[in-house]
Amino acid sequence: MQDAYENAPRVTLAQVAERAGVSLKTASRALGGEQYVSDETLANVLAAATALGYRRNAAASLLASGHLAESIGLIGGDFTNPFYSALAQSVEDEIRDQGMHLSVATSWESAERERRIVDDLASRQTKALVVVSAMSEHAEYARVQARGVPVVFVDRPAIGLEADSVVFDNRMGGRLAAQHLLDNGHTRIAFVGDYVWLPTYRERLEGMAAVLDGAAPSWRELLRVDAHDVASSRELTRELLSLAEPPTAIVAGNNRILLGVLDELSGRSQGDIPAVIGIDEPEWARVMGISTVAGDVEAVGRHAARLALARLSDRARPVEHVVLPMRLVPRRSTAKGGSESDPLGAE
Amino acid sequence: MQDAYENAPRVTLAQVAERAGVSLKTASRALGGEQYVSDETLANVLAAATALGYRRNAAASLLASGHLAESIGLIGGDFTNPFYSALAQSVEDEIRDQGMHLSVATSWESAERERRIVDDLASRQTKALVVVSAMSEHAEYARVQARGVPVVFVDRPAIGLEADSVVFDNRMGGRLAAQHLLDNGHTRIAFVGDYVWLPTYRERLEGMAAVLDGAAPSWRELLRVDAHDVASSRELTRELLSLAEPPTAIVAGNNRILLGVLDELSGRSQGDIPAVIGIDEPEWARVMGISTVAGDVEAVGRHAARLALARLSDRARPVEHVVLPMRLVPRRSTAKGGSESDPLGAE
DNA sequence: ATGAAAGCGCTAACAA
DNA sequence: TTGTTAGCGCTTTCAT
Repeated sequence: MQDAYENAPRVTLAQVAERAGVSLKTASRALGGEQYVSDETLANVLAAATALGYRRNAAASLLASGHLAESIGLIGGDFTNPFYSALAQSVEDEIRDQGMHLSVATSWESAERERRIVDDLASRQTKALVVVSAMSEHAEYARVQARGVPVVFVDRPAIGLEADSVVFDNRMGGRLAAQHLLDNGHTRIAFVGDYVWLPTYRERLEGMAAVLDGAAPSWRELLRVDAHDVASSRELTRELLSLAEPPTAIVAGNNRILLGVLDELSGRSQGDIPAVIGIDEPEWARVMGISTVAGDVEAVGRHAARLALARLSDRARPVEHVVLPMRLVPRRSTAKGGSESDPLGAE
Repeated sequence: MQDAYENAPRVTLAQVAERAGVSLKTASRALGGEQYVSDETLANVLAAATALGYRRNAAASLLASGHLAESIGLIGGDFTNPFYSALAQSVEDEIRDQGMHLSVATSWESAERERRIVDDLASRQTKALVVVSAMSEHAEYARVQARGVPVVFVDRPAIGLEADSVVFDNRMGGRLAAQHLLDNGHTRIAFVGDYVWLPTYRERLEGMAAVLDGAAPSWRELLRVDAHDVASSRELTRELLSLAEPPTAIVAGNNRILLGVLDELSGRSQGDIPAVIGIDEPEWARVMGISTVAGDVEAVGRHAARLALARLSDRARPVEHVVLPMRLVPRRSTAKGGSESDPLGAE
């Protein structure tokens, strides 16, 4: 029935108070769970509110109290990427019990969009921000902080700004991946990497360099970058495989890239398939037998939420930089034995 | 520096007005993009606002105008599930250009949690709701509608309530999956299904029944339900495979279940591996060569967002029920040839 | 094109 | 324990 949407009268506190036969403020106290309300009036007010279908107007409440909204904003690249969705879910889990909401917004890795989103969230009195930033410099976030809104940088550190952060030890990640391949006898090792401006990319690269520059110097020729989606990664992989001397192993810089690599590999015959290791641990890696190097994404979300909440209750606490380890999960895709290791089961 | 968080003076419209040398209302008009502001004053006000770092206080604005917040709420089960995250992303894409925000909340398939979330979102003046409901009955949503807040039911229809909805043709999905297996010569077909109270489960079951009750009646004995996560699905799969006469094909009711099935299968040797088809199309299905029956999740999100926005601008429009088709994507996992079809490439 | 006054619904201080 | 009085920062009339 269309008229379900006829605008209903909004019930206000005043009406609840009147019906309960108390003053506005008393009703406010009762509904706000404040002290100093007799059990009887409390019951009366609650009954009146229920009867009338009253819901507090958060806008009025915020305005009057000067508080910020009970919501925190998460800015990420693209929630279709399991890394971001896992992050979102873990942050949400952590804050909802505190009565807080999660607003998500996608920057699509654009600094401009990120800027607009931050502005927008700030105007909505968002209480804290958790951001996977697409900016290369973060001094402008100082204005947000100055307004009393904690900003926690996640996955990528804050540049030019003192702020709490939670990141992985990406150098360690690069080292682990490289060493694992070396240990399995590979010397022609390719790296299909993300946008070169990403700190995560750079650090992973450094980690690999530390291990490979001496032991498998050809890796530098086999470096391919700026893959940020499945298609571009696939393209780069194809190119690598068509080389006169193709790599015997490929490191995929993140889960999107890994998918692209595997996608390209899935069309190939057994003998040509190189070993593969991914950085990130998408849910399908285990089932597909893909070796990975990854950290605990949920822990990142948890830490980020906690840091934000902690600063909310103590703005003077020292800035905290959490660095989480990455670890190697070896699986079939890098198992010894050359062409027998078939990451995809292609027929 | 800790004192970055010293509370900064919140800049108000009044200050901007004063600095620009105009009245409060003029400043409001300029910043609000209203008519009747001379180019000169407009420029002045804008300059003053920028200089002061002014940001409109959304709470005050909403209160004064009586408008609802420019945000829509999405309630889903768990954003770690690619179905929900894809949905969230497509809704966000669709509304952000309209200047709207997405608030996400997870019900974890609990009606009680869902109820609380709806209440909470309503009190925050959320403008519209898109919900994958965990309730079996939706009459109580009438109150939300009565307040002028459109509710769009997604993936699962509204029961006992007139409301816009976007769902897949799940009967079709069930039929397609069953028929495909039949066409490939299977007669012992198992179905590992979701919670039995889910409309999607029931409809898919009906679709399968329509095809299999005559042609492969044993499927009823091979029906396993209440798998909602990877672990339970895995457990049920193990049980099916240990049967004296195990199924030669398995239909996985959704992407979590599919992952569980594959997980269990990945430990098995070639000969024992049944054909597998999943309902849903997670990103990894193509690469893994898993046949699926699925609809376009992004389209669901887009439609949902549009229906919500459409009702916002015309509350009297007739209720719309969008039913999107599902289609079969045959891949290796159901290819003919018995044990040769190895969905996992297990060694 | 601009301004003055009123008030959105609520909470904060104070008083009783 | 309860009520009264002021606003919160903005947008609305309605003037000018």
